Amino acid sequence: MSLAHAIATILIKNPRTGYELSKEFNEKVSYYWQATSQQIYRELARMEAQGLVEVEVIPQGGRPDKKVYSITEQGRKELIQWLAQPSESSATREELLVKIKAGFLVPPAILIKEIERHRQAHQTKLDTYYAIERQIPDREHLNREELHLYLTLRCGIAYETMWLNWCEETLTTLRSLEEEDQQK
Amino acid sequence: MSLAHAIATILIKNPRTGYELSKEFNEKVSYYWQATSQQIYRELARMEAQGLVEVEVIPQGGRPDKKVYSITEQGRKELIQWLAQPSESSATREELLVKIKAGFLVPPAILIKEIERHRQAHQTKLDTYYAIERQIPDREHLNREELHLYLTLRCGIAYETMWLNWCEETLTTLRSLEEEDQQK
DNA sequence: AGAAACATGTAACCAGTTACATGATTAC
DNA sequence: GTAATCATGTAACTGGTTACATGTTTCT
Repeated sequence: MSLAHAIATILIKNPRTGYELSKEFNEKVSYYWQATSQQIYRELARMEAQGLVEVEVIPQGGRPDKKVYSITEQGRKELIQWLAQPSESSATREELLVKIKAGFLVPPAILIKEIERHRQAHQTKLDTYYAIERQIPDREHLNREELHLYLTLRCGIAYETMWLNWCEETLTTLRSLEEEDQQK
Repeated sequence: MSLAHAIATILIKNPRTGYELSKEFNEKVSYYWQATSQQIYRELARMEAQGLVEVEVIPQGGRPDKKVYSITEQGRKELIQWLAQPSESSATREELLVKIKAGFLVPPAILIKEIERHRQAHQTKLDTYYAIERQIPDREHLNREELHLYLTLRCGIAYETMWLNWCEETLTTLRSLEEEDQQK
């Protein structure tokens, strides 16, 4: 259900094509949600069938017709109603941690390499998020919409920072383990 | 694929029934992976078909037969081989953040209530994790298996702490927003 | 007496992933 | 000329969720 709501949070500001939504997901939503264009096209078709969005078809020479979706009054009401309902934390599933748990079966070096790769990936994401944060002109005087977007960015920053710290801590532990092994 | 590996990390230590695996998931794996018993039963059947696990059927009076699964040599090799292969960070999908983003459509009080609920849930989880940590006798001298389990617990602690901090930060922002609204 | 724990399974459904298909325009 | 961007879609598959089904033993 949440994919539909994530789409609605974008459409409520501006009409968009599936293709544009897909790009906007990658840019502004990816800290906490991601969807492939295929998922988005499918979801938009469903939402249209339910009367949550409506579509304007714009013919284009050569290319497939543009289908510009906008939210309906019903879609808007549904979104606002959903906001007031309690929701659970999403389930996390981290492949890396499955490897950590089983990691005692192999020499520490194997995990160390893998964790270093992850640390690098988290560092890169964090750098990107900080760059976005720096581009916000006057952080003390955002309008409500901008402020809410900023709160999600802060969560992305917190999330990547946590991973970086955990990677550092874990690398330290595994490296000292490696040294002990070599002394024997 | 990862569910099979998560199951394998348990079976590699001790044979287990699907039912027991399900309980152990809730107790020791839930910081980073969760699975319903239905998923586990289905996955075990698949793994057996692939020769990764084997099963001993123990008849019980009245109740359904116990099916005790253990890992095969092939399953063990597959797990160790998988450990050395790079894997991506799992995708996160947080419903709460979808609500935060759309939250400018409703009065701050609605989100504040929801975030307080989440803060409470994260606090409870964190308390549980700290309690587990305190029960570890000699943290400086764990064997490798125990150490690796502990590293995953540390990740659970870091994750819940991050959420707590973000909830606090966000509540502060939204509350001052609420005060401004009331002054007008 | 009733709830919780024990123990497994089928079936339907929903959501996410991957592969394939088409074909024009624009930038290097 | 080649890659990237624009623009949408079908189809198959995999993994996660939920409902239903069965029936005993143990604890409160």
